[in-house]
Amino acid sequence: MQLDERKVKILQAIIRNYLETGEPVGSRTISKYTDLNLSSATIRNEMSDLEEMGYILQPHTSAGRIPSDKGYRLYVDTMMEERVREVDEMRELVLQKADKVDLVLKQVAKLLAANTNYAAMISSPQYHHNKVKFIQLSKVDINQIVAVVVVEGNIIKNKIIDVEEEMDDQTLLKLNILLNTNLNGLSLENINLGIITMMKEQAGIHSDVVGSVIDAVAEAIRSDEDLQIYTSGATNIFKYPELSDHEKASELINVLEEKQQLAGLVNETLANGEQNRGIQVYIGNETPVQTMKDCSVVTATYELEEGMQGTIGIIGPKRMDYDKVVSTLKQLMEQLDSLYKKT
Amino acid sequence: MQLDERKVKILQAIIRNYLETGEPVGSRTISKYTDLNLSSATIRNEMSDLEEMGYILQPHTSAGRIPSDKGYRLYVDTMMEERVREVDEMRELVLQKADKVDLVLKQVAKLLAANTNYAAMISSPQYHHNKVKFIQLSKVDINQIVAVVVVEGNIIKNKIIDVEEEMDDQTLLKLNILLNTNLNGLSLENINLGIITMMKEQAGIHSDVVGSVIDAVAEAIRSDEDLQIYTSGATNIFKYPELSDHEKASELINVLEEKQQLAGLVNETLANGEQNRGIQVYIGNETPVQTMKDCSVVTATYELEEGMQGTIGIIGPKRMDYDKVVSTLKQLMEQLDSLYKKT
DNA sequence: TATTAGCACTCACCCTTTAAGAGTGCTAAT
DNA sequence: ATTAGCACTCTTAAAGGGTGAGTGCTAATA
Repeated sequence: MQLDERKVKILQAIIRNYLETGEPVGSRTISKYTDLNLSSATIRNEMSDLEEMGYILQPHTSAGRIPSDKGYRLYVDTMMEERVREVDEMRELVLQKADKVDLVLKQVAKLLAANTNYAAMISSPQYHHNKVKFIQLSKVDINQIVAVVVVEGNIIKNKIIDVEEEMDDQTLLKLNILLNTNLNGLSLENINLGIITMMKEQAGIHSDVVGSVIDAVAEAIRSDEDLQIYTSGATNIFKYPELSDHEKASELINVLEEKQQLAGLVNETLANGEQNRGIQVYIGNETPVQTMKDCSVVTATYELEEGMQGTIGIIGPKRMDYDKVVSTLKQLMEQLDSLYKKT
Repeated sequence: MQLDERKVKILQAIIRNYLETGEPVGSRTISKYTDLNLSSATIRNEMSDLEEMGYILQPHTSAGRIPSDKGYRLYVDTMMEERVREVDEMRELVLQKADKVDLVLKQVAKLLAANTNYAAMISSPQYHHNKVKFIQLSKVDINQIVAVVVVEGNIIKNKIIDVEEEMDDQTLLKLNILLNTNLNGLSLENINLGIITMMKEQAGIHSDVVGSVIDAVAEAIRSDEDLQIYTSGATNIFKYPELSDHEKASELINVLEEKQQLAGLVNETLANGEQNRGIQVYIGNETPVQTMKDCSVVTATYELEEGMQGTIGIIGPKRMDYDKVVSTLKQLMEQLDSLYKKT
């Protein structure tokens, strides 16, 4: 079956309507809502097709239709309309204070939550593109060695590695050379499985040590020890009945409170942001955080200084006002940019 | 009417039962639950008395009774039984990591929440007993002066004060002397209303300036700019039906997320803790944070080093298991003490 | 051939009724 | 002073019934 123009129009109308009301939308509504001048019966036929194609679905027989994840995806990819409007309030608020970064971040989160009526999160900026500068393995004990990893920005990471058998100095030297020659100058994205396996092969029986070191490197580069995440407006989810039964609300709020899982979202976003510059939309099951499979998550990467990136996220129901959220985020990014890059 | 021993026993039985079940408890239950060997009819009479005295109340005619705030208060003050038990798990976990304070605090919060099934909060330790070392007023403009307050620990606080009329140097000097002679060496608790009014009198027409300076002093001593508050287990409140309707749950979780209001709780606790060393129980309306008027809050003051105090709080329903919470908190305090004071 | 009117049917939702159960207060008996 | 007994109240859950929104299908229409 073909998705002709009329079907698109109808689908769009259905989604628009559903975004507003949150109620399944019926054929009669569409018949009136659009300028297609078609009877409800015709619409019904078209809707039946759209359902077959997987863009919409019926919560139960004899209810209206609601968009499916696929439907939302199509909408977000092709039918969204940029909206520019009352972001003035934001301008004021964001510009307010700039002396302490964390205060600004808190404000941004609060602002976003209040502005969008969804939950908002923001991660503190992290050095991300950092490259490995130096690696040093040293023996501290018969069966323990310490790996010291220094990355650009002089972040230092130590990791104790247990080894089964004692390692003589020469082997250690060899490993040191191996590690430094192969990893120096590389950033997290550049250390791929190819390099890793190659190194492990060269290390022979000490391949597990290499593995541990690489873990340490990853940690050092990510340095998410002092990854701060601020949230705001978690309780906004109560505004959407489809999320506010105890079970779901509880899970969601928990994720937002404990922050643990949000770190995953941050990393995912930063990793993806690499290619896919800017704003990303995760609908339902697309989300990297499984707890949010009934939600949509819109994330954006911001950058305070070169290589100093953080993530902003909006968490809301699938019937989120994508247009608004996306344009709000874009505006906000500009704000942040002008706030820090100009100076 | 008199609260004789039998009434106390019955009240205790009612409360105990209600703490467990959360359901209004009827006369027949008590008749069986206690070893008083009284018929339900007798209990009914006694309950009627207890209600008249305000210790219990009926949600509606022909329902059982539930404890009133007054009833809980009596219970907490006189009938609680210390409980010592499986806090072993805690010992392990708390001792785990000690290199970064904030990690420990996060863990403590998490642990408490998981252990008690209530929401937990913990504030980062603050210098609190600090005394004023020095105060200096200087004119910066025709109608602006700046107050510089230095307190022990060399925390410095500035505050701009607007004045209606220009102040000549001599007046300023007088005020400086007045402030320094009266406030130096005093800590927050020692600056009482008596001193304040006395000073304001002496300052004459400039009493409002004195007031502003005292505000600045209070801020400096509290220094809650970098007051961190960690929460955990906010979603535990969903376990208690009396708190988990949307409205209440939303408000509560919001307070826990935004932290703002919790700072008030911290300050209150620290201030009270002065006299009332140790653990405090706020039942219902007794709470310093109005949003929690349907909850009970149990707080404790902990001290890492001399004068370095923080607050731990447990937020739960009024029918909280006070015995458990109090003894858990006590145990925890010991843990924290031994963790940091021994070294 | 595409569109539409018409109609029977489904299902969630709301309202009312009904019955059961828990608990009380009062009175009279012990 | 205590208790048995009973009428009464009030909540809660279940059951029934009506309503309305919406569908799918069929037959008529442009």
